[in-house]
Amino acid sequence: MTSAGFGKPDDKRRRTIRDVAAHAGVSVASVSRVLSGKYSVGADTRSRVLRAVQELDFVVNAHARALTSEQPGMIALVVHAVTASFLANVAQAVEQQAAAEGHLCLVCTTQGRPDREVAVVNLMREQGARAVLLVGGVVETEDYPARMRQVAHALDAAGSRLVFCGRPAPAPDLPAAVVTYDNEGGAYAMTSFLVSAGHRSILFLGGDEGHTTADERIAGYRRALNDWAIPFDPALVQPGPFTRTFGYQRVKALLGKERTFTAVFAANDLVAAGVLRACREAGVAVPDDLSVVGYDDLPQAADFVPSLTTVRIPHDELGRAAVRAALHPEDPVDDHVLGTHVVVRDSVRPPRR
Amino acid sequence: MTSAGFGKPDDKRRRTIRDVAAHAGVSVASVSRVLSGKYSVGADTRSRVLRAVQELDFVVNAHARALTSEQPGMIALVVHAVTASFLANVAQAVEQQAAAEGHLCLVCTTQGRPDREVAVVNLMREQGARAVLLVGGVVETEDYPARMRQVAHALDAAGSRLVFCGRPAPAPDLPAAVVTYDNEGGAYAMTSFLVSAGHRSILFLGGDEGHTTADERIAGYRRALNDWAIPFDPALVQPGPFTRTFGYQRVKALLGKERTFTAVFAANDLVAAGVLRACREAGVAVPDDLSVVGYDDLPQAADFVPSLTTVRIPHDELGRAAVRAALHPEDPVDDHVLGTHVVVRDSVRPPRR
DNA sequence: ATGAAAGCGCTAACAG
DNA sequence: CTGTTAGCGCTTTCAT
Repeated sequence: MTSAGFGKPDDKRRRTIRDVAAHAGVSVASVSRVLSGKYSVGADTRSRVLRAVQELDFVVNAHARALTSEQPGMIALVVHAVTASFLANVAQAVEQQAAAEGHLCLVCTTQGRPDREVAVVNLMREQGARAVLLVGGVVETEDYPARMRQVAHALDAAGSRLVFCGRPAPAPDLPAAVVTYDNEGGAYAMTSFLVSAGHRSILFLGGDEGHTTADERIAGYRRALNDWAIPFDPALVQPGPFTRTFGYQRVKALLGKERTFTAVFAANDLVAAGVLRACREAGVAVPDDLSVVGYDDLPQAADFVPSLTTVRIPHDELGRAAVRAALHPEDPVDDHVLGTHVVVRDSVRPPRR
Repeated sequence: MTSAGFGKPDDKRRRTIRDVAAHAGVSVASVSRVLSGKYSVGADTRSRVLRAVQELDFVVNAHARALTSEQPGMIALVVHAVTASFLANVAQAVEQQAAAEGHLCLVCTTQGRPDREVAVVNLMREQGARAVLLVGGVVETEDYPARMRQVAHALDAAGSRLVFCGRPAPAPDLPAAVVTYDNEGGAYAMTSFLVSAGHRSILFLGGDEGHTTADERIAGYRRALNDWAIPFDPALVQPGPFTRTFGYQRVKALLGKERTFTAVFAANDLVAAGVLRACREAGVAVPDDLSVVGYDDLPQAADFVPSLTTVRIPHDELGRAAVRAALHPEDPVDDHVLGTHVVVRDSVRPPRR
């Protein structure tokens, strides 16, 4: 390997504002003023400082700066995993909006371990993060609300903003903002869509039990059923991980027996991908023999075979809105729960009679 | 207690180590010692400090700490976009490894704008990042090597490590580490695989011109052709963006005319997805009428129809190795260029004769 | 317009 | 083992 260049005879000590001042023949105060740009400085002094900065290739020490002045601070993004397409999309939007507003973006992953979430939040307190965004649904364990209450107050006491993004507030009156999208409404719309296509027996598949996102989607599904006067069959809701594997295995098993449902509402597109594959292997034609829909509208959903009818979530808007809510708490907002809508493709057809 | 005059319950000022010391009735040094854990402290003192920390819900100021002691520092990850599946996977691995070694992970995106790359690196210098990882290929513009040389030296002077990850070093003897995977070898193996299946006319599709990754893959393709004594036809290499859309549109156009090739080697799986869709729409059966392969082995590649034969890149190993190279420069490493291999699925068949 | 100097919150000698 | 104190690099009064 090329460790060759590392041992430069150069003094590794970072240059300080003092070095610059000496080099330019001015005081440290002047250098600071030039660098911050918000004070009037003589033209001569300014140019000498600038030249010295150039020649010494100086950059300020962000830590020292943070210690004295009110700093921009970073935006911390806490997600389950960056590899989850939905989260990556939100992260992308957050990152862009944060950059646009002059903030750095720290991404932390929890791997779904709840304890990591509070550990990460404490880390952010240490860093003096300007805001912490908790993105994506969670499994609401018993102690979750209490833990969040504590976290919210700790952050608030440190002058940081907490934002729940794509996740409901665990309790009312928390010092935190909430920016979500209409999970329940999207599921309602999708279920209605299936019903109007003639389906009466719809399997809802996937979504961890107690997971906020899953719960909301199931709630929408049930409300639609209710509104259409279709009796709810508990056996038709089969919770499970939000994974391709779960969708595949569960449907594979179900396809073995006598099948009662004519459509599958997968909890998300990943689950739907598994369902489609299971159908293909079992020789069940989609949508002719079985209709399948998903939720999220991942980029690849359009490429599924058949292309997937699913619910679109406005990732970009979500990410941007979350950053704005974090940075401009006082701003009036049009809507804190963003709309979702059904994207119709080729995976639904009226059931065979 | 502190701030007698300002006893407001909602005093937003962050608590300091001094508050803790006062509350515990010990000196600030003792508090610092207990917190850092690396000094011997009396049991009584320790417990009093710990209790005070609890009661005050205190967390240290990471900036102040960074100013005095040799700190862990963060690992900065610079990528084109987090939404690119390959980059997200590497980011995931980096994040995990960094966390395991006690480092925070900052993710910055460049949106492919080269100027953003150097801006971001300067930001990292200000933050005193422990390491900066430049992940993924780039289009090597004319001034790219010079810019990287400057960046590398600036980072080196600040005591940070620069790591090129999944990208070759722009010049030799740079104070930076390189951790890559065998792009050329993977393409060679894949091309050989197609040739042994009987293909003699293979279209290489996609990959921006001048992009390091694309160049390496094309090099492997050409070397294989050469080794099999198959004349190289320049018309059979069609560069373009690494996108689904490009694969789709280009193949759509090509399928209109008389077709000479019997197989398509897509520059990556995204391009392959576009190719498959174009084929489906044009009624060209894959793999019966045309073989299609990709590169990357995205999670969804197994779900393509037909499932895609592609080249697997060891994302996880790549991310972990990059972090290790950054954090332990002196460690001996088995290999700085990780192996790739062909994953055989259902999208290749001997050409019709 | 510029310089001197007092901290920001913390750690690390250095005494005791 | 514990307390005192001198900075880390920078910003910001306060003088000049």
